[in-house]
Amino acid sequence: MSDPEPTAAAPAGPVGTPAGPFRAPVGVHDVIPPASARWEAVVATFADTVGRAGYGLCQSPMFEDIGVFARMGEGTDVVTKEMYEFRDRGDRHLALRPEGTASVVRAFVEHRPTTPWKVWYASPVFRYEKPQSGRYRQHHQLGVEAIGSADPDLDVEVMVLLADFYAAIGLRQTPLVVNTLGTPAQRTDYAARLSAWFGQHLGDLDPVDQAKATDHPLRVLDSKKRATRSVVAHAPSILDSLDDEALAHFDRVQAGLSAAGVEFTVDPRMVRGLDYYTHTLFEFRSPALSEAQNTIGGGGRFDGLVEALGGPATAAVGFGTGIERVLLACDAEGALEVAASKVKVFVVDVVDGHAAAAITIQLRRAGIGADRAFDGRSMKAQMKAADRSGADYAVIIGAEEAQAGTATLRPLRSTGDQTSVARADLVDAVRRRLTDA
RNA sequence: GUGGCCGUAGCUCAGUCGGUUAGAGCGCCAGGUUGUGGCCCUGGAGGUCGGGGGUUCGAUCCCCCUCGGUCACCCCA
Repeated sequence: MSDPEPTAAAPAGPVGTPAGPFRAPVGVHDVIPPASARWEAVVATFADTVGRAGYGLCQSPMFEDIGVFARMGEGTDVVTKEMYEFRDRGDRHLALRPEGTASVVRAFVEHRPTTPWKVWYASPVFRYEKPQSGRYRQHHQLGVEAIGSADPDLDVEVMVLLADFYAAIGLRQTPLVVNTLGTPAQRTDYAARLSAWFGQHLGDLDPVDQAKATDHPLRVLDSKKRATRSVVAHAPSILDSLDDEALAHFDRVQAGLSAAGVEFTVDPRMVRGLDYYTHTLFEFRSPALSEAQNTIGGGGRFDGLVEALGGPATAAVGFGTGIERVLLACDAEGALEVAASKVKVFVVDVVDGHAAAAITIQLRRAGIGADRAFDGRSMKAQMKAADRSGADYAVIIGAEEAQAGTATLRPLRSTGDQTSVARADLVDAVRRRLTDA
């Protein structure tokens, strides 16, 4: 920690003092206008979609005791390899949330609300991994968790909500893949059978998968290696390890999706990286994205997690969907066009700026988006700014208007003529024109 | 963490087989039009050619390292 050798791009300066301007750390990014307008729309649409289903906001902290996340499972890479962990000044061992569910479950255990507890979140998620397109060290997830019910209808509810959300923002292609892992015992049984089976075909697996075949046999199932895939195609199915009850749960889920008009495919080889899943498991993908990161949302049941975090045995189901990937999918599909600005009126004041100040305040208080120029710029510059602002109208105050107590109202997006209105009637005149259009 | 490719203006990119003051388009600012944006014309600002070291009389160009970006693997949203 006291190594005086600076290895970064600033050998001349002290450690941690870059020579040039600061840049965002590796793998993170700024969301700024105009692109941030779509971000707002995504979050607002999500809140509306799940809010109508009775889900309330759960705003839990971005960091927790590291144990909260460690309980998600030893075989979970986001916990074992990718966690942003640190010690605070009180020597508490903490970690930035690597996913959304654990924090919500911790909050459930801490507050013990009545069930079913249905909540949603919008939160940054941190994973220390090498960034690439659609994969960041800080990304953002929208999600819901419904805690306290084992009813398969609830599995259906969350899946339909996610499908409806994607539709609401304009995505057309979001194929849904579902699978089941049964109970933890059935899952363990299946893993053992799978491991034994891979053992008999070890030589046919890709070398990188041979090591995983005994430790994490489920993980081999979604290998991208060609050799492994041809082996996996004939591997035993999870469905043969399930009892009647688990099969009935899965059947009810499929029937519910069909009844809701949500198309899906069953893939008995689909697994996900989080170890806590039981029974229903699902993924929404975007065929518009490259295969390496085409999952835009996923989730499932986690009936054992509440207990693992110190609560009573409690069934639960939920999902998370990545805002960045959803927006990439929207880009690819040309979906989600939103207005870059809420400004409807731009006030041009070439006298002294007092009228601009008064009129913008008056318009905003009347609920009308209004902006103005600063620094006493020329009329040409202010008109140019008015055009760029995206406003529909310019209100112009020059010497004549100031003298006469009027304002010139000039349309910027249509061919109509500009008109003169009394200052006292300005807000009404603007409102009338905006509602007529 | 491993590997491939790429770093020239705010953005998108030319360029130099190593040679004087590094260019274009878009964007920005100003003027043409001292009361009018979007089109047009003119001018202007803006660059440690990612950073450091090396080779050379001379490096934006060649070599090494490094940082960053990007793509793939691993894994995942």
